Amino acid sequence: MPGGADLSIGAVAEATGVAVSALRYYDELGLIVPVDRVAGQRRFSPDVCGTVNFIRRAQRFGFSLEEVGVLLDDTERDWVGLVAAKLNDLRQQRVELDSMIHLLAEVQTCGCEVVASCPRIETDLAEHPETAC
Amino acid sequence: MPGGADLSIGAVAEATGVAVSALRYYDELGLIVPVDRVAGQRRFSPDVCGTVNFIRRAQRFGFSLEEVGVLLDDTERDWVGLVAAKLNDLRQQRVELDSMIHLLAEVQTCGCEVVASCPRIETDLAEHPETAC
DNA sequence: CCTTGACCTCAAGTCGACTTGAGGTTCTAC
DNA sequence: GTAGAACCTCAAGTCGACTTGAGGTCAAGG
Repeated sequence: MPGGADLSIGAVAEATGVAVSALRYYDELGLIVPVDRVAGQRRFSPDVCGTVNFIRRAQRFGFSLEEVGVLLDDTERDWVGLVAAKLNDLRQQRVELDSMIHLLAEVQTCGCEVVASCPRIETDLAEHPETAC
Repeated sequence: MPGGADLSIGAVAEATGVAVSALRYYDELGLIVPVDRVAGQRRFSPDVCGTVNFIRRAQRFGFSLEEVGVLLDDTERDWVGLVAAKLNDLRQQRVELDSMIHLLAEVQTCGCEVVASCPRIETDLAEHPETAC
């Protein structure tokens, strides 16, 4: 057990690419926890970098910081449900995203002057009747 | 030319499922334009439903309302560039989304007690060295 | 005539995730 | 011993996309 290799908040910021102010904010939310304070200054275990990276990833997954809190809480038994729900979300998002990419790719080459009146978009709308007027 | 079939803001709201307050906000931004005012009240062409639906779609594409404004501006020659840029974004997003779905699906079945220490996530991190500590 | 409901404007509030600023302490190097 | 960097707290500001609230107008129905 090394003992003396703890990181200042600045070191964590540099290692992870996350701003110091953001790290303090995560601390405030309890997402990361300093192992110690030296003259008032936070000292983090190097492990915290993993946690920070996890937070960033999870955000990109579409989790809010509050949800990340649940994921990180080892007394929380229901993270599996949260993951399952989020997975459904993501799959749904993917379907939408695909259709949008498809649509935009067509729009790009359709030669219309004004996007809003592009027949490809009309067509697409027609395929999604829930959005019809 | 029918002439008298214009819609009140409430009718547009009902037809599109978008809140009245949001429609007024779109008007304020110039994204939708009433064809008339009757005793101060907005009257919209039924076409506006198409525009509103387009706005919602574009938002789901990841366009901001400001960008939507560019898309809807028929004097704007550069919407093709905007679409191309956004298309790149979306494709990048899709790659990320896919890897996240993959990862979450594994996490879901890995049996770990605490997500943050799940080896699958560590593995995934290892594949993205830019995030290493 | 009077109420009800849909509409109006304008200002201010909300939410999440931070950032910025003021004012102060502490560590490091010379 | 002193300058400058890095840290601290706490309050307030920012951004986008709306929503909410106060206070008021207007047409239709009983």
